[in-house]
Amino acid sequence: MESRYKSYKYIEDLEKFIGQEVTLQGWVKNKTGKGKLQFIILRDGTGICQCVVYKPNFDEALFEEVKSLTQESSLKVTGTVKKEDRAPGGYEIDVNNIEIIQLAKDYPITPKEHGDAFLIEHRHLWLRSTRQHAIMRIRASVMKAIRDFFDNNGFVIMDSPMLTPNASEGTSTLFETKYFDLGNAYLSQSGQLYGEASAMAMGRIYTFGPAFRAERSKTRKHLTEFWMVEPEMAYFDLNDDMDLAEDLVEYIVQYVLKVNQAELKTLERDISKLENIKRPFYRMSYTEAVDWLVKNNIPLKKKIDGKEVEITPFPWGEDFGTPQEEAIMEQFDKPLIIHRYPTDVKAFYMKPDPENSKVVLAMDMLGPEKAGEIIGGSQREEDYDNLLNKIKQHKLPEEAFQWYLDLRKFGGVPHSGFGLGVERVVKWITGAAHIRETIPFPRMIYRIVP
RNA sequence: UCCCAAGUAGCUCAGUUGGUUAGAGCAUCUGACUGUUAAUCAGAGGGUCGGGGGUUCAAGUCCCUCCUUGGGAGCCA
Repeated sequence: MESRYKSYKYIEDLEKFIGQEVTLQGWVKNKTGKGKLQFIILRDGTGICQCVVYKPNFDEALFEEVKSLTQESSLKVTGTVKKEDRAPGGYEIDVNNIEIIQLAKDYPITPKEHGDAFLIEHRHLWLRSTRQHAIMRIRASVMKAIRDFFDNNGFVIMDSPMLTPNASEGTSTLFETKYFDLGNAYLSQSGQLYGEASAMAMGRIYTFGPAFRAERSKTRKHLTEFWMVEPEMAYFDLNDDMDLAEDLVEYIVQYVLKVNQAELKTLERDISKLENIKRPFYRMSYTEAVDWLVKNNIPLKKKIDGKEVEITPFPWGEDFGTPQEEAIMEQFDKPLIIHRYPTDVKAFYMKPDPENSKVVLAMDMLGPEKAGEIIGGSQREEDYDNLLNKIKQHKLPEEAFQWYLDLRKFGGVPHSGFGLGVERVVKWITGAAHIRETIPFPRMIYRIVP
Protein backbone atom coordinates (compact mmCIF):
# COMPACT_ATOMS: atom_id res chain seq x y z
CA MET A 1 0.00 0.00 0.00
CA GLU A 2 1.28 3.45 -0.84
CA SER A 3 2.15 5.75 2.05
CA ARG A 4 -0.51 8.32 2.79
CA TYR A 5 1.95 11.21 2.57
CA LYS A 6 2.57 10.52 -1.09
CA SER A 7 -0.95 11.73 -1.88
CA TYR A 8 -0.30 15.17 -0.35
CA LYS A 9 -0.46 18.03 -2.85
CA TYR A 10 1.83 21.04 -2.78
CA ILE A 11 1.50 24.51 -4.24
CA GLU A 12 4.66 24.15 -6.33
CA ASP A 13 2.96 21.34 -8.28
CA LEU A 14 -0.38 23.08 -8.91
CA GLU A 15 0.13 23.35 -12.67
CA LYS A 16 -0.26 19.56 -12.86
CA PHE A 17 -3.74 19.72 -11.34
CA ILE A 18 -5.57 22.37 -13.36
CA GLY A 19 -9.29 21.58 -13.39
CA GLN A 20 -8.90 18.97 -10.64
CA GLU A 21 -9.90 19.08 -7.01
CA VAL A 22 -6.98 19.16 -4.56
CA THR A 23 -6.51 19.57 -0.82
CA LEU A 24 -3.72 21.92 0.22
CA GLN A 25 -2.33 22.03 3.76
CA GLY A 26 -0.79 25.26 4.92
CA TRP A 27 -1.00 28.56 6.74
CA VAL A 28 -2.75 31.88 6.10
CA LYS A 29 -0.17 34.29 4.77
CA ASN A 30 -2.68 37.06 4.29
CA LYS A 31 -6.39 37.46 3.86
CA THR A 32 -8.41 40.12 2.12
CA GLY A 33 -12.06 40.19 1.44
CA LYS A 34 -14.92 42.05 -0.01
CA GLY A 35 -18.07 40.99 1.79
CA LYS A 36 -19.29 37.79 0.28
CA LEU A 37 -15.96 37.17 -1.42
CA GLN A 38 -12.94 36.20 0.65
CA PHE A 39 -9.40 35.73 -0.58
CA ILE A 40 -7.01 33.62 1.47
CA ILE A 41 -3.36 33.73 0.50
CA LEU A 42 -2.19 30.29 1.55
CA ARG A 43 1.42 29.28 1.94
CA ASP A 44 2.62 25.72 2.40
CA GLY A 45 6.39 26.09 2.32
CA THR A 46 6.62 25.37 -1.40
CA GLY A 47 4.86 28.52 -2.58
CA ILE A 48 1.83 30.72 -2.18
CA CYS A 49 -1.62 30.28 -3.64
CA GLN A 50 -4.74 32.42 -3.61
CA CYS A 51 -7.81 30.58 -2.37
CA VAL A 52 -11.19 32.13 -3.20
CA VAL A 53 -14.20 31.59 -0.98
CA TYR A 54 -17.57 32.82 -2.32
CA LYS A 55 -20.39 32.91 0.22
CA PRO A 56 -23.31 31.76 -1.97
CA ASN A 57 -21.41 28.55 -2.79
CA PHE A 58 -20.42 27.88 0.79
CA ASP A 59 -21.72 26.66 4.12
CA GLU A 60 -22.95 29.75 5.98
CA ALA A 61 -21.52 28.97 9.42
CA LEU A 62 -18.19 27.96 7.91
CA PHE A 63 -18.11 31.17 5.88
CA GLU A 64 -18.25 33.19 9.10
CA GLU A 65 -15.28 31.18 10.39
CA VAL A 66 -13.37 31.88 7.18
CA LYS A 67 -14.04 35.59 7.62
CA SER A 68 -12.45 35.45 11.06
CA LEU A 69 -9.30 33.64 9.89
CA THR A 70 -6.15 35.35 11.08
CA GLN A 71 -2.61 35.58 9.78
CA GLU A 72 -0.69 32.28 10.23
CA SER A 73 -3.74 30.24 11.17
CA SER A 74 -3.29 26.70 9.90
CA LEU A 75 -5.84 25.04 7.65
CA LYS A 76 -6.61 22.50 4.96
CA VAL A 77 -8.22 23.89 1.84
CA THR A 78 -10.09 21.78 -0.67
CA GLY A 79 -11.11 23.14 -4.04
CA THR A 80 -10.62 23.21 -7.78
CA VAL A 81 -7.38 24.47 -9.32
CA LYS A 82 -7.60 27.02 -12.09
CA LYS A 83 -5.15 29.22 -13.93
CA GLU A 84 -5.70 32.84 -12.94
CA ASP A 85 -3.46 35.70 -13.97
CA ARG A 86 -4.84 38.01 -11.28
CA ALA A 87 -3.62 35.64 -8.55
CA PRO A 88 -0.09 35.80 -7.15
CA GLY A 89 1.68 32.69 -8.36
CA GLY A 90 -0.64 32.40 -11.36
CA TYR A 91 -2.96 29.73 -9.94
CA GLU A 92 -6.05 29.93 -7.80
CA ILE A 93 -8.22 27.53 -5.82
CA ASP A 94 -12.01 27.79 -5.99
CA VAL A 95 -12.66 26.62 -2.47
CA ASN A 96 -15.50 24.29 -1.60
CA ASN A 97 -14.34 23.19 1.85
CA ILE A 98 -11.99 24.39 4.55
CA GLU A 99 -10.82 22.64 7.69
CA ILE A 100 -9.33 25.02 10.22
CA ILE A 101 -6.58 23.27 12.17
CA GLN A 102 -5.66 26.08 14.55
CA LEU A 103 -6.73 29.70 14.77
CA ALA A 104 -3.66 31.87 15.37
CA LYS A 105 -4.04 34.76 17.79
CA ASP A 106 -2.08 38.01 17.50
CA TYR A 107 0.71 36.87 15.18
CA PRO A 108 3.44 39.40 15.87
CA ILE A 109 4.98 39.81 12.40
CA THR A 110 2.64 41.84 10.23
CA PRO A 111 2.95 42.60 6.51
CA LYS A 112 4.24 46.04 7.53
CA GLU A 113 7.82 46.90 8.35
CA HIS A 114 9.62 45.86 11.52
CA GLY A 115 12.91 46.69 13.18
CA ASP A 116 15.98 44.45 13.13
CA ALA A 117 15.89 43.62 16.83
CA PHE A 118 12.21 42.68 16.77
CA LEU A 119 12.64 40.41 13.75
CA ILE A 120 15.66 38.58 15.10
CA GLU A 121 13.89 38.04 18.43
CA HIS A 122 11.14 36.38 16.42
CA ARG A 123 13.48 34.44 14.16
CA HIS A 124 11.39 31.27 14.64
CA LEU A 125 8.47 33.10 13.00
CA TRP A 126 10.45 35.44 10.75
CA LEU A 127 11.57 32.39 8.75
CA ARG A 128 8.01 32.20 7.39
CA SER A 129 8.22 35.52 5.60
CA THR A 130 8.71 35.61 1.85
CA ARG A 131 12.17 37.12 1.90
CA GLN A 132 13.58 34.80 4.53
CA HIS A 133 11.97 31.85 2.80
CA ALA A 134 13.75 32.79 -0.44
CA ILE A 135 17.10 33.19 1.30
CA MET A 136 16.75 29.78 3.01
CA ARG A 137 15.95 28.12 -0.31
CA ILE A 138 19.06 29.65 -1.83
CA ARG A 139 21.11 28.56 1.18
CA ALA A 140 19.87 25.01 0.63
CA SER A 141 20.93 25.27 -3.03
CA VAL A 142 24.37 26.56 -2.09
CA MET A 143 24.87 23.59 0.22
CA LYS A 144 23.68 21.16 -2.41
CA ALA A 145 25.92 22.76 -5.03
CA ILE A 146 28.90 22.39 -2.72
CA ARG A 147 28.20 18.71 -2.12
CA ASP A 148 27.50 18.00 -5.79
CA PHE A 149 30.65 19.80 -6.88
CA PHE A 150 32.94 17.78 -4.65
CA ASP A 151 31.10 14.48 -4.92
CA ASN A 152 31.15 14.70 -8.73
CA ASN A 153 34.85 15.56 -8.84
CA GLY A 154 36.34 12.62 -6.99
CA PHE A 155 36.29 14.04 -3.47
CA VAL A 156 35.34 11.99 -0.42
CA ILE A 157 33.46 13.67 2.41
CA MET A 158 35.40 13.12 5.65
CA ASP A 159 33.75 14.75 8.64
CA SER A 160 35.95 16.39 11.22
CA PRO A 161 35.14 16.33 14.93
CA MET A 162 33.36 19.28 16.51
CA LEU A 163 34.89 18.55 19.93
CA THR A 164 38.62 19.03 19.87
CA PRO A 165 41.35 18.99 22.47
CA ASN A 166 43.22 22.10 21.33
CA ALA A 167 43.29 25.12 19.08
CA SER A 168 44.12 24.58 15.42
CA GLU A 169 45.45 28.13 15.19
CA GLY A 170 46.37 29.16 18.71
CA THR A 171 45.35 32.78 18.26
CA SER A 172 41.58 32.78 17.93
CA THR A 173 39.37 32.39 20.95
CA LEU A 174 37.55 29.13 21.41
CA PHE A 175 34.37 28.02 23.09
CA GLU A 176 35.25 25.80 26.01
CA THR A 177 33.33 22.92 27.51
CA LYS A 178 33.96 20.17 30.04
CA TYR A 179 34.84 16.71 28.77
CA PHE A 180 34.35 14.03 31.44
CA ASP A 181 37.60 13.27 33.22
CA LEU A 182 39.81 14.50 30.39
CA GLY A 183 39.59 18.17 31.26
CA ASN A 184 38.43 20.77 28.77
CA ALA A 185 37.32 20.29 25.21
CA TYR A 186 36.84 23.04 22.65
CA LEU A 187 34.36 23.52 19.86
CA SER A 188 36.17 23.26 16.57
CA GLN A 189 36.95 26.48 14.74
CA SER A 190 38.17 24.61 11.67
CA GLY A 191 38.34 21.03 10.47
CA GLN A 192 41.51 21.67 8.54
CA LEU A 193 44.07 19.73 10.54
CA TYR A 194 41.83 16.68 10.49
CA GLY A 195 41.23 17.35 6.80
CA GLU A 196 44.94 17.09 6.17
CA ALA A 197 45.06 13.71 7.91
CA SER A 198 42.05 12.59 5.88
CA ALA A 199 43.60 13.77 2.60
CA MET A 200 46.66 11.62 3.29
CA ALA A 201 44.28 8.67 3.57
CA MET A 202 41.84 9.42 0.75
CA GLY A 203 43.65 11.73 -1.66
CA ARG A 204 41.04 14.44 -2.12
CA ILE A 205 38.58 15.08 0.69
CA TYR A 206 36.26 17.75 2.00
CA THR A 207 34.95 18.37 5.45
CA PHE A 208 31.67 20.22 5.77
CA GLY A 209 30.10 21.36 8.98
CA PRO A 210 29.74 24.12 11.53
CA ALA A 211 32.70 26.03 12.91
CA PHE A 212 32.70 27.96 16.18
CA ARG A 213 34.58 31.13 16.95
CA ALA A 214 34.34 32.97 20.25
CA GLU A 215 35.54 36.22 18.69
CA ARG A 216 33.78 39.30 19.99
CA SER A 217 32.99 40.40 16.48
CA LYS A 218 29.98 42.62 16.06
CA THR A 219 29.61 43.17 12.35
CA ARG A 220 27.23 42.21 9.60
CA LYS A 221 29.52 39.47 8.33
CA HIS A 222 30.37 37.53 11.47
CA LEU A 223 28.61 34.72 13.29
CA THR A 224 29.96 32.78 16.27
CA GLU A 225 28.64 29.59 14.65
CA PHE A 226 28.89 29.31 10.88
CA TRP A 227 29.14 26.62 8.23
CA MET A 228 32.34 26.02 6.40
CA VAL A 229 33.39 23.60 3.68
CA GLU A 230 37.06 22.74 3.67
CA PRO A 231 38.55 20.70 0.84
CA GLU A 232 42.05 19.32 1.32
CA MET A 233 44.02 17.74 -1.51
CA ALA A 234 47.22 15.69 -1.48
CA TYR A 235 49.70 16.69 -4.18
CA PHE A 236 47.89 20.00 -4.96
CA ASP A 237 50.05 23.11 -4.98
CA LEU A 238 48.84 26.69 -4.49
CA ASN A 239 47.93 27.12 -8.16
CA ASP A 240 45.84 23.94 -8.11
CA ASP A 241 44.22 25.21 -4.93
CA MET A 242 43.30 28.57 -6.51
CA ASP A 243 41.97 26.86 -9.63
CA LEU A 244 39.78 24.60 -7.52
CA ALA A 245 38.49 27.55 -5.47
CA GLU A 246 37.50 29.38 -8.67
CA ASP A 247 35.79 26.30 -10.09
CA LEU A 248 33.82 25.81 -6.88
CA VAL A 249 32.61 29.41 -6.62
CA GLU A 250 31.68 29.52 -10.30
CA TYR A 251 29.75 26.26 -9.90
CA ILE A 252 27.84 27.46 -6.82
CA VAL A 253 26.77 30.76 -8.39
CA GLN A 254 25.77 29.20 -11.71
CA TYR A 255 23.85 26.45 -9.91
CA VAL A 256 21.83 28.99 -7.92
CA LEU A 257 21.12 30.89 -11.12
CA LYS A 258 19.85 27.68 -12.66
CA VAL A 259 17.50 26.58 -9.89
CA ASN A 260 16.58 29.71 -7.91
CA GLN A 261 15.35 32.23 -10.46
CA ALA A 262 12.09 32.73 -8.53
CA GLU A 263 13.88 33.35 -5.24
CA LEU A 264 16.39 35.76 -6.80
CA LYS A 265 13.45 37.67 -8.26
CA THR A 266 11.74 37.81 -4.86
CA LEU A 267 14.95 39.25 -3.45
CA GLU A 268 15.18 41.74 -6.35
CA ARG A 269 18.75 40.61 -6.95
CA ASP A 270 20.57 42.00 -9.99
CA ILE A 271 20.97 38.72 -11.86
CA SER A 272 23.35 40.10 -14.48
CA LYS A 273 26.01 40.58 -11.81
CA LEU A 274 25.75 36.90 -10.91
CA GLU A 275 25.63 35.71 -14.53
CA ASN A 276 28.99 37.38 -14.94
CA ILE A 277 30.59 35.14 -12.30
CA LYS A 278 32.52 32.86 -14.66
CA ARG A 279 36.16 31.89 -14.78
CA PRO A 280 38.72 33.27 -15.10
CA PHE A 281 38.47 35.42 -11.96
CA TYR A 282 41.16 37.93 -11.03
CA ARG A 283 44.39 37.29 -9.19
CA MET A 284 47.12 39.44 -7.73
CA SER A 285 49.87 38.89 -5.23
CA TYR A 286 49.88 40.63 -1.87
CA THR A 287 52.86 42.66 -3.04
CA GLU A 288 50.99 43.82 -6.16
CA ALA A 289 48.03 44.72 -3.97
CA VAL A 290 50.25 46.83 -1.71
CA ASP A 291 51.68 48.59 -4.78
CA TRP A 292 48.12 49.41 -5.84
CA LEU A 293 47.25 50.77 -2.37
CA VAL A 294 50.37 52.94 -2.41
CA LYS A 295 49.63 54.22 -5.91
CA ASN A 296 46.07 55.11 -4.91
CA ASN A 297 46.98 56.64 -1.56
CA ILE A 298 44.96 54.20 0.52
CA PRO A 299 46.37 54.47 4.05
CA LEU A 300 46.77 51.89 6.79
CA LYS A 301 44.52 52.75 9.72
CA LYS A 302 45.98 51.59 12.97
CA LYS A 303 45.43 52.21 16.63
CA ILE A 304 48.51 53.24 18.55
CA ASP A 305 48.00 53.93 22.27
CA GLY A 306 44.27 54.17 21.73
CA LYS A 307 44.61 56.79 19.04
CA GLU A 308 43.72 56.09 15.46
CA VAL A 309 46.46 57.04 13.02
CA GLU A 310 46.67 56.82 9.24
CA ILE A 311 49.90 55.62 7.74
CA THR A 312 50.80 56.37 4.11
CA PRO A 313 52.22 54.86 2.06
CA PHE A 314 50.73 51.53 3.11
CA PRO A 315 53.66 49.61 4.63
CA TRP A 316 54.50 46.22 3.13
CA GLY A 317 54.01 43.53 5.76
CA GLU A 318 50.76 44.79 7.32
CA ASP A 319 47.60 42.75 6.86
CA PHE A 320 44.69 44.27 4.94
CA GLY A 321 41.60 45.44 6.80
CA THR A 322 38.10 46.00 5.48
CA PRO A 323 38.88 49.51 4.12
CA GLN A 324 41.81 48.23 2.03
CA GLU A 325 39.95 45.20 0.75
CA GLU A 326 36.91 47.23 -0.23
CA ALA A 327 39.04 49.82 -1.98
CA ILE A 328 40.78 47.14 -4.01
CA MET A 329 37.53 45.34 -4.85
CA GLU A 330 35.78 48.43 -6.16
CA GLN A 331 37.49 47.90 -9.51
CA PHE A 332 36.40 44.25 -9.86
CA ASP A 333 33.12 42.72 -11.01
CA LYS A 334 34.23 39.16 -10.23
CA PRO A 335 36.00 37.58 -7.28
CA LEU A 336 39.66 38.39 -6.77
CA ILE A 337 42.26 36.08 -5.27
CA ILE A 338 45.08 37.73 -3.39
CA HIS A 339 47.98 35.35 -2.84
CA ARG A 340 51.39 35.15 -1.20
CA TYR A 341 50.84 37.10 2.01
CA PRO A 342 53.61 38.08 4.43
CA THR A 343 54.63 35.13 6.58
CA ASP A 344 54.14 37.06 9.82
CA VAL A 345 50.42 37.74 9.36
CA LYS A 346 49.46 34.18 8.45
CA ALA A 347 49.05 30.85 10.22
CA PHE A 348 51.90 28.56 11.25
CA TYR A 349 51.01 25.66 8.95
CA MET A 350 51.37 27.60 5.68
CA LYS A 351 54.30 26.84 3.42
CA PRO A 352 56.78 29.62 2.65
CA ASP A 353 57.18 30.53 -1.01
CA PRO A 354 60.39 28.80 -2.20
CA GLU A 355 61.12 31.88 -4.32
CA ASN A 356 60.63 34.38 -1.47
CA SER A 357 60.71 33.24 2.13
CA LYS A 358 59.10 36.49 3.35
CA VAL A 359 55.76 35.32 1.98
CA VAL A 360 53.71 32.16 2.37
CA LEU A 361 51.73 30.27 -0.25
CA ALA A 362 48.43 31.57 1.09
CA MET A 363 45.43 32.88 -0.78
CA ASP A 364 42.20 34.71 0.08
CA MET A 365 39.29 35.09 -2.29
CA LEU A 366 37.37 38.36 -2.01
CA GLY A 367 33.91 38.63 -3.50
CA PRO A 368 32.63 41.61 -5.49
CA GLU A 369 29.80 43.89 -4.28
CA LYS A 370 31.36 44.15 -0.82
CA ALA A 371 30.99 40.41 -0.24
CA GLY A 372 34.31 40.41 1.61
CA GLU A 373 36.46 37.39 2.25
CA ILE A 374 34.64 34.24 1.19
CA ILE A 375 37.62 31.87 1.00
CA GLY A 376 40.90 31.54 2.84
CA GLY A 377 43.39 28.83 1.97
CA SER A 378 46.98 27.83 1.45
CA GLN A 379 49.53 25.26 0.47
CA ARG A 380 50.57 23.58 3.71
CA GLU A 381 54.07 23.09 5.07
CA GLU A 382 54.91 19.44 4.37
CA ASP A 383 58.42 19.36 5.83
CA TYR A 384 58.67 17.96 9.35
CA ASP A 385 61.49 20.15 10.63
CA ASN A 386 60.14 23.37 9.16
CA LEU A 387 56.71 22.72 10.65
CA LEU A 388 58.16 21.87 14.04
CA ASN A 389 60.14 25.11 14.00
CA LYS A 390 57.02 27.08 13.16
CA ILE A 391 55.10 25.45 16.03
CA LYS A 392 57.91 26.46 18.37
CA GLN A 393 58.06 30.00 16.96
CA HIS A 394 54.33 30.45 17.48
CA LYS A 395 54.73 29.04 21.01
CA LEU A 396 52.14 26.36 20.40
CA PRO A 397 52.05 23.28 22.64
CA GLU A 398 54.23 20.78 20.80
CA GLU A 399 52.64 17.68 22.39
CA ALA A 400 49.23 18.63 21.03
CA PHE A 401 50.56 18.59 17.49
CA GLN A 402 52.30 15.22 17.60
CA TRP A 403 49.69 13.52 15.44
CA TYR A 404 49.73 16.46 13.05
CA LEU A 405 53.51 16.24 12.74
CA ASP A 406 53.14 12.50 12.08
CA LEU A 407 51.53 13.41 8.75
CA ARG A 408 54.96 14.82 7.75
CA LYS A 409 56.82 11.85 9.13
CA PHE A 410 54.93 9.14 7.27
CA GLY A 411 54.73 9.97 3.59
CA GLY A 412 54.49 13.73 3.78
CA VAL A 413 53.58 15.29 0.44
CA PRO A 414 52.82 18.74 -0.89
CA HIS A 415 49.16 19.45 -0.18
CA SER A 416 46.74 22.33 -0.17
CA GLY A 417 43.27 23.27 0.87
CA PHE A 418 40.94 26.11 1.71
CA GLY A 419 37.85 27.01 3.68
CA LEU A 420 34.74 28.57 2.18
CA GLY A 421 32.24 30.29 4.46
CA VAL A 422 28.74 29.24 3.45
CA GLU A 423 26.94 32.21 5.01
CA ARG A 424 29.29 34.73 3.41
CA VAL A 425 28.56 33.17 0.02
CA VAL A 426 24.80 33.13 0.68
CA LYS A 427 24.98 36.76 1.77
CA TRP A 428 26.77 37.73 -1.42
CA ILE A 429 24.47 35.76 -3.75
CA THR A 430 21.22 36.86 -2.09
CA GLY A 431 22.33 40.43 -1.42
CA ALA A 432 21.16 40.04 2.21
CA ALA A 433 21.92 43.08 4.32
CA HIS A 434 23.23 41.07 7.27
CA ILE A 435 24.74 37.61 7.71
CA ARG A 436 22.12 36.80 10.38
CA GLU A 437 19.60 36.41 7.53
CA THR A 438 21.64 33.68 5.84
CA ILE A 439 21.41 30.93 8.50
CA PRO A 440 18.15 29.63 10.03
CA PHE A 441 19.07 30.40 13.64
CA PRO A 442 22.05 32.75 13.84
CA ARG A 443 24.41 32.69 16.78
CA MET A 444 25.92 36.07 17.50
CA ILE A 445 27.86 37.65 20.30
CA TYR A 446 24.81 39.05 22.09
CA ARG A 447 22.17 36.60 20.93
CA ILE A 448 21.62 32.89 21.42
CA VAL A 449 17.76 32.87 21.49
CA PRO A 450 15.78 31.53 19.69
C1' U B 1 37.45 45.29 23.66
C1' C B 2 36.98 50.35 21.43
C1' C B 3 33.96 54.34 18.79
C1' C B 4 28.95 56.12 17.35
C1' A B 5 23.54 55.98 17.58
C1' A B 6 18.76 54.58 19.53
C1' G B 7 15.00 52.91 23.47
C1' U B 8 7.42 56.41 23.52
C1' A B 9 0.78 51.47 22.27
C1' G B 10 1.57 44.50 19.94
C1' C B 11 4.65 46.76 15.47
C1' U B 12 6.86 51.25 12.77
C1' C B 13 7.34 56.07 14.28
C1' A B 14 5.98 61.66 15.51
C1' G B 15 6.06 64.45 20.01
C1' U B 16 8.58 72.21 19.12
C1' U B 17 12.54 76.77 23.62
C1' G B 18 10.41 71.72 29.75
C1' G B 19 3.84 73.60 30.26
C1' U B 20 -3.54 71.21 30.03
C1' U B 21 -6.13 64.75 29.29
C1' A B 22 0.98 61.69 25.19
C1' G B 23 -0.53 61.28 19.03
C1' A B 24 -0.58 58.80 13.84
C1' G B 25 -0.40 54.51 10.57
C1' C B 26 -0.53 49.27 10.81
C1' A B 27 -2.19 45.14 13.92
C1' U B 28 -6.59 43.68 17.24
C1' C B 29 -12.15 43.93 18.09
C1' U B 30 -17.31 45.57 15.94
C1' G B 31 -19.94 46.78 11.36
C1' A B 32 -20.37 47.55 5.55
C1' C B 33 -18.75 45.60 0.77
C1' U B 34 -18.49 39.94 -5.41
C1' G B 35 -11.92 40.53 -7.59
C1' U B 36 -8.96 41.66 -3.18
C1' U B 37 -3.71 40.93 -3.36
C1' A B 38 0.31 46.14 2.27
C1' A B 39 -7.88 46.13 0.06
C1' U B 40 -11.12 50.23 1.30
C1' C B 41 -14.74 52.86 4.49
C1' A B 42 -17.06 53.83 9.61
C1' G B 43 -16.40 53.04 14.89
C1' A B 44 -13.92 51.00 19.53
C1' G B 45 -10.25 49.29 22.92
C1' G B 46 -5.01 49.65 23.72
C1' G B 47 0.63 53.58 27.35
C1' U B 48 4.87 52.22 34.39
C1' C B 49 7.36 57.22 27.64
C1' G B 50 13.83 51.02 29.04
C1' G B 51 15.13 50.85 34.94
C1' G B 52 16.88 53.89 39.01
C1' G B 53 18.32 58.63 40.86
C1' G B 54 18.50 64.08 40.35
C1' U B 55 17.23 69.45 38.77
C1' U B 56 12.36 72.12 38.60
C1' C B 57 6.17 75.02 40.57
C1' A B 58 6.18 71.46 36.35
C1' A B 59 10.17 66.20 32.90
C1' G B 60 8.59 61.77 27.28
C1' U B 61 11.61 66.42 26.85
C1' C B 62 17.34 68.65 30.91
C1' C B 63 21.52 66.07 34.01
C1' C B 64 23.83 61.43 36.19
C1' U B 65 23.88 56.20 36.20
C1' C B 66 22.67 51.28 34.85
C1' C B 67 20.38 48.00 31.26
C1' U B 68 19.01 46.60 26.30
C1' U B 69 19.44 47.03 21.09
C1' G B 70 21.47 48.66 16.37
C1' G B 71 25.75 50.35 13.29
C1' G B 72 31.08 50.54 12.66
C1' A B 73 36.43 49.03 13.87
C1' G B 74 39.85 45.04 14.97
C1' C B 75 39.87 39.59 14.00
C1' C B 76 38.34 36.40 10.43
C1' A B 77 35.11 32.48 6.61
